[in-house]
Amino acid sequence: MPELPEVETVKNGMAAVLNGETVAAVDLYRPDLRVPFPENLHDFMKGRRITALKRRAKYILMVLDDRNVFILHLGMSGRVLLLGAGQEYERQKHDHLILSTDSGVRMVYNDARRFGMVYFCHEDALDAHPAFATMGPEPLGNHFSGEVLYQALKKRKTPIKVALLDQKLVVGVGNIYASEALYKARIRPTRRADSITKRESDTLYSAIIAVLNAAIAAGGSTLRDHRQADGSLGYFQHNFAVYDRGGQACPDCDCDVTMTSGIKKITQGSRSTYYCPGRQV
DNA sequence: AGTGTCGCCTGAATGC
DNA sequence: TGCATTCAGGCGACAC
Repeated sequence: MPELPEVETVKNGMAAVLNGETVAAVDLYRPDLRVPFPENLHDFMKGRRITALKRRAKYILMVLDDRNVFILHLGMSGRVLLLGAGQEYERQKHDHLILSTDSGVRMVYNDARRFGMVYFCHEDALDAHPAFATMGPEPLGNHFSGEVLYQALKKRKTPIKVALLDQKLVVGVGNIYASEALYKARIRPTRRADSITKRESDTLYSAIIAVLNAAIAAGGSTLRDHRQADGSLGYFQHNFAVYDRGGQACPDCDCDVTMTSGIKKITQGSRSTYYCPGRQV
């Protein structure tokens, strides 16, 4: 479900409430999500102070004062609910993990499809962890650029849209923002990755940065709204240009939809892709 | 090594 | 109303 901007938003919401808190308990309500929960999670975490919340790719990292890290991936349907001290709460269906702190704050992890993952490892071992070892660069970090993208795409024969979803190439971009970035860069998603020119790579790089940053900004405002509501940090509504808008007019076209059929939906690598045939070549 | 397919799991939306 | 089918934003295992 969530891509980089949603994960960033959830992480920021968790940081605002959990930073500096001391873990009182970690309660599990089933043995596993997609993979088994780490063994003795409660014993490892109880009494430890939370010193930082970070994000790497689509993973949330909760760093403890002994430098062990509670690692959470939201999968497709993962949601985080934050409850203030003394707040009434009845456990809901698909609530699988509840972390509570000494001051009475609780973090509820709910995941209907259980595609999420929880890992636990020392900060020094993070880079070697199987989930992180083969990861590509952060799109918003210093190790990603038009040139880096260009060099990576040169070696790929898959459609550019499929290549963007590969976390070895660049992390954090999922099915929605791949379509959105290609639309913004005016590149047709069916183009072979190795046909993308340096110039197009530069444009696509800028488009990726722009759509991710815009979504993070939208998530930030959603976060403030949610804080006042029920503390639920999950997906947020964002205005997409093409995603899930098959048959509609794209925002930058003035063409007649009855003639052009509007935004087109196709399937690539068994995932849905949306694009505007008029603007993306 | 790069590429394509499958499956994990539940719920919402759709079709009959 | 009930039942079957399809689809969903991620990721890793697997075969070629």
